[in-house]
Parts: sequence; C-alpha cells; structure tokens
Amino acid sequence: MERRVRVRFAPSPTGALHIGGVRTALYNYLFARSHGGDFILRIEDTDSQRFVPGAEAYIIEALKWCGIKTDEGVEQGGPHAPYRQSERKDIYLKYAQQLIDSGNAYYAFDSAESLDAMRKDAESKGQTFAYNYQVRNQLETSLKLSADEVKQRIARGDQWVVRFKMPENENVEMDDIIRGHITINTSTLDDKVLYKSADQLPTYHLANIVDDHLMEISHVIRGEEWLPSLPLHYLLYRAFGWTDTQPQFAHLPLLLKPQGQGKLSKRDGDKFGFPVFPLRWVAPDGEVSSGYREDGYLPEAFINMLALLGWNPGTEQEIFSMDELIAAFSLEKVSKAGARFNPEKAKWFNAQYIRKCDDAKLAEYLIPMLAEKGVSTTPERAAKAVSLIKERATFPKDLLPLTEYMFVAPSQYDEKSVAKFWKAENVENLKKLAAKLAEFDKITAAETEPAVHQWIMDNQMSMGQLMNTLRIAILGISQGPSIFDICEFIGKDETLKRIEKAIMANA
RNA sequence: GGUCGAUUCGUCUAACGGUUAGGACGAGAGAUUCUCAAUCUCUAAAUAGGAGUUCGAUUCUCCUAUCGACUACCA
Repeated sequence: MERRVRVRFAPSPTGALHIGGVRTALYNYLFARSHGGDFILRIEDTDSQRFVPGAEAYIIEALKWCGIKTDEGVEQGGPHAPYRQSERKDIYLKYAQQLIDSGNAYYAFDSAESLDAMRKDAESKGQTFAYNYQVRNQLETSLKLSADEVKQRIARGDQWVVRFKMPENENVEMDDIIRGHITINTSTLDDKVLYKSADQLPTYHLANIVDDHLMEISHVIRGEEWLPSLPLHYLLYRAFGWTDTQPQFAHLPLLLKPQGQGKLSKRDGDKFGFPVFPLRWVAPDGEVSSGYREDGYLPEAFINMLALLGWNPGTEQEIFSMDELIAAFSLEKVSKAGARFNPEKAKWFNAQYIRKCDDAKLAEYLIPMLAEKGVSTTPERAAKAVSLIKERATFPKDLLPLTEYMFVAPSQYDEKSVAKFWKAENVENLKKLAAKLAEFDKITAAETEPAVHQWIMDNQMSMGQLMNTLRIAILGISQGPSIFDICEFIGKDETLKRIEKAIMANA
C-alpha cells in the first residue's frame, strides 16, 4: 500500500532564503508534483533569539516568484494548521513528556554556565565535551533524582531542559534515498536537548519529528547539513513508536562557493558579483543584498539553472520548463557531491529564456525604459524592435541599449567606426545611395535590400564599405542587426534624414 | 580532535564492470554576415593517489590524501 506523497519545505525565518534553500524547496516541489503529492510550507520559528521580522514574508514571496506553489502552509492553511511552529507550541510539551514517561528522555537541570564550564574544562584537556551516557549520570538530571525532587525543582522555578536519552553502543541502520545505507554507533552521539527552557519551545529535533508525523509527511528532503542528525531522528521515531509511518529521507548535496572553499553562504554573493538570494533583501541592520529578480533574471531561467545544480536527468537536455522538470525529476538522479555555483552559466540560461520569451512580453520591459529616455512608442513598435535584437540580450535591461537607436537618431558617432569607414569615397557613395533610396516608396528588407545590393554591384562599389558607412549614419556605430531591417523599422523619411544629418555632422 | 559524507575536463555533469570517457558553460580557432552579437564547425581540457577483487575497473572493497558537513537550551 503506497502512502500519499507529502513533502514539506521547512525553513527558519532567520533571514532571507538563499539559493541553496530555494533549491531544496524546488526539489521538494518537483518530487511532490511528480508523484501527485502535496507540497507543504511549514515555518520553523522555534528559535525566538534568531527570529527576523520580514523573513517569513520574504520566503513566501520568493517561492511565488519562482513558481513554486504550496498546497498547504502558513498562507493558505490546510488540514494540519497551524503551519507555524510558534503557533503549535502547546502540542510539543506533551510529546516531550511522553518521551520522559517512556524512559527515552529526561529532565536536566544544568545551567548554561555550568555546561560552558564543562566544555571549557574538557577543551583545556584536549578533549571534546559530549553530554552523553558517560556524563549524564554525574549531572543533575531526573535520571538520578527522585520523582518528588524533580517536581519540587520544577515547581520552585529551577531551569530545566528535556534531553533525549541516547542509547549506548547501538548501531543505528539508516537508509537515505540519495546516499544509500548508513550505519552509525550511538556511542558517538550525545543527549540532544529536545525542549528548551529558555523560550519554552521545542528544539528543531523534537518539533520536526512531531510535526512531520502529525502532518503525515512521507519524504523528508533536506540539506546535507542534517545528515549528522539523522540517527537522532530515527531514534526519535522509534521512541515514539512511529517507525511504521516514518518518512523516507533524502539528503541533498550542498551548494559551494564559486571560488575558494566552503559552502555558499549568505555573505559571499555580492562579493563575487552575483546574487545568492532570489529576491533583493534588506536585512534589519540595513545591509542590502541583491536578488536574481532585481538583477533581471527570469524566474524560469533561475529555476532551470538551479534544478540542474546537483541533479541531471541523464539526457543531454538542458532547457526545462517547470512541467518538464516535474516530469523528469527523480531523487535517485540527484548527485552526492556538493555543487559549485557557476554565475556564467546562470547568465547563459537567462539569455536562453530571453530568447524564448514573447516579443510582446519583452516589450513590456522595454517600454518603461524608453519612456525614461523620453521616448514613447506603441507596444507593437516596441515588440517589433525587440524581435530584431532579443537574441543578443542576456537581461531585460540590455534591451534598451540594443534598441534605443531605433527610436532616437544617433547624436554622436563612434570614433573607431568613423575612422574605419567614414572615408571620402564612401561618403560620396552614401550620397548616391541616399538618392537611390529616395526612389523607393518605402524601404523594406525584403525588396529594397536585394535591389540596393544589385545597385551596389552594378556600380562597382564595395558592399562592406558602403553598408558600414550607411550603418554609421543610421546607428552611429558599426554594430547591430541587419541594417535594412533597421531602415525598414525607422522608415524611409527617417532613414534619409539620418543620412543627411550624419553627412553634415561628419563633414 | 571526533563522527559522518563526498571526490570524472577550470565549472555543472553523463557513462549504474567492457565507450576513442559523452554533453553543457567558459576558453581558443575557423566558417558565415553589411557590422556586432547570435549561429555552425573544430580544438584544448578530467576519472585525486595507492593497493586489491575481476578476463576486464570511472564504476566494487580497503588504505591514504583532499574537500565538506556536523559536533549549541541554532536551524
């Protein structure tokens, strides 16, 4: 009997979501959709210290921009609401108590200071302090205090936490969809805190297992940084008696910095000239980080690029729509090693998507940019201009410099181009060409161009020299799409005017 | 330090015991064009090292090296 696929993306609202987090969300989403399952957004705000206002709204907006739609979550609610752990705080203590009653957890009364002291002490001896089976019986815990003593201490307001009682010397056998079988001995693990006294909230470990269970999560797809906690999580499921419905796990490889060492961090984005965040983010301290959206990346390109960072369908296809990603995605094809982020390839993806984009859609980017330059035009004209140059653009902002000369006559002429082509003979021929062009009712690439080419050959002029001289007169520089396409676009009158103006200006 | 994980061109990756180790980005060269892009063609570029297992290892095992994650009353 197959369980319904239900996955969750469970970020902490401690800041902006970086692209590693977006990729985790994406893989969860792709997995859910490809199995006809549910994608749930749960906010894990159990750390009251690190909570950042605005972070949750950012996460929601980022997922929307990416086209990742949530089926249940903080925004739309659902059968397991609420989806914000701070609003679920009442349910966790009960489960912590259940673990204590079954002998799988205990109260510990150590103060933060005494733990610190023990850590320092161990460090000074060159050892690492671990709160485990070796030390827990020497410390103040409910394990050695009587039930009454424990009650009294809690009643009188002593600080306490609930810790998991990690079994001694037991091999935990685990399976990961991406990494395969993993074994670890519990003696290397410590008694993790499950419930914090500081803010009366569960830690990640407890809240995570309880909520995944309650929300009937079938697959946990998360970053590799969680792999070391996997045995704890397995043991927690066992302690609760939930092993039969325990989700399957898949730990994703990390995203690495483009240069140097280490995983991609929130700090290195703008240092290397590319964003690490999907959207622009202004931190509470005022620090601004750039975003893919604001830098001109199309969400489809961004998602396509991200999907292929650590996953590959095994074919040579590289351009995928979201639907195609859903159809092709499988966790088994996710690679095991960390992936270094490549900003150059990200640009290439964007250029591919600009090219695929509708002219009318791109015109929507162009029109306001032209307006800012004092040029007003129709959507049709803008779309036509875009169609001539869109394969040369990487970002929407490239559209303006690429089309501006189609709307405004050049006011200056590129020195190098002039030096190369603006010669007396060429200018004479240009004047003749202007007279020739004047004979046409209107200029079209389809008819005028072959006619002019024939005329140039008949008159034994140099095609390259004359065409580039014309190009300078029309555009001011020797660049751009076919010159007759541009002349057709600006029209016969404007073409002749620009030729005349160029001759005057460069006389 | 300990535990766990990873290791194919500069980068992302394919090849799940038998291939001239493939593709893409980037780089270089050429073709094309009225120019610049684009496009097309071509080139350089990799199995971390060492032992095994096997008729045969990129692929399986072990060791070494390197990188990474984790080692909080953070997630």
